Amino acid sequence: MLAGGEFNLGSPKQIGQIFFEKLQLPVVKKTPSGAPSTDEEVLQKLAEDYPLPKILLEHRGLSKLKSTYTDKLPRMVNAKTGRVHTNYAQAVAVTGRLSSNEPNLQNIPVRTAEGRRIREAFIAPPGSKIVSADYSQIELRIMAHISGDPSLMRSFAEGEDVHRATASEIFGVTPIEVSNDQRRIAKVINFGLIYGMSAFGLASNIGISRDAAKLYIDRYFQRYPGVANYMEETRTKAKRDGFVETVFGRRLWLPEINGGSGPRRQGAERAAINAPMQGTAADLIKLSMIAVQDWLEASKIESKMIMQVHDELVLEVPEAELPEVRKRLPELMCGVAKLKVPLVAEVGVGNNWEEAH
DNA sequence: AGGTTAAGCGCG
DNA sequence: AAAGCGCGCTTAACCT
Repeated sequence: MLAGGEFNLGSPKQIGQIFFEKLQLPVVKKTPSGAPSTDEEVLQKLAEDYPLPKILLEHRGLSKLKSTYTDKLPRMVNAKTGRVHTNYAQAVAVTGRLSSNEPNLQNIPVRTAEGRRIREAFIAPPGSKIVSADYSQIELRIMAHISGDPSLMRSFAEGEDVHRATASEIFGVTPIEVSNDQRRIAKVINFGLIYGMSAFGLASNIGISRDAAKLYIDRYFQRYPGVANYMEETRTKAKRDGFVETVFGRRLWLPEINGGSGPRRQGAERAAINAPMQGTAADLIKLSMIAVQDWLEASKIESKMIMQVHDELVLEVPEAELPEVRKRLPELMCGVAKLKVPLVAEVGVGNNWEEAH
């Protein structure tokens, strides 16, 4: 119930009316349906010139945490077990990932300090710890494997900081000379490549001109010609065959790659570039889950595999079994396939999921 | 009353 | 015309 003078902060339409009609704030961008957007990016921009957007952003962040996690998760605790039990869907995500629902435990907050307090609520019983093991840079490693690019393969073979190495190549400085800004830009480029990002996308993401963004991308492809080749070959193959596939042969069909409108086709091209990497990562962690479960059962220890979050496995481990699990878990994860670059898994231990991360 | 869509945002 | 992949969940608005 809203009292007089209050308004509903959760409604984009009402925000739009107040911000853009009453207060006459500039419309930064529009939603697909043509309404003025009030999303986070827009509010960040408006916050440079007006006080209200910042307050709204804080409210949005906190109400998201409350409505989705703090209010909901306690209600979903199973009375018999005293735990929350998610469901994993095995045939939903087109790339071969699992998805998680009721509740979704694959989007528990981690990026903000307030959000991490929710992660702290995931605890082990007395005498046990939470153990988390996640693949390091898995999709970039797969890109190195599929493309066979010499520089990228060397980065991983040498155990380098891959974003720093990329910055060093793009900006023509030695790795130790790479600035924080240069590394940040290189990281955006590395991730952007996995998603098929264009010069336009890179420019708007890091706040530079399209021409400057194009120069960075050109420079990247100059230094990593194998990656440029992969991008082109993947587009060609997708158009010729109508599908792309993971390293293990699971296919993603792309009916719109040759037909449809320009935007749909371009969307299909980005999906074609991303799917072999995202999908191969999904294949690898599925192999890991099988290997880990087989090991747990064969070795007759009490540790249990309790969650999967795309590139991460979470186990509940009695303290006595910690040394063994710490050692064996990453070995199993890294040993499920021999790619052209090493696989690396990082292990953490804690009293709760946040500590283990 | 109940279902669907749009917008937004949490994660990898 | 759009511009970065893949998901699930919440709220408000809209529809039957």
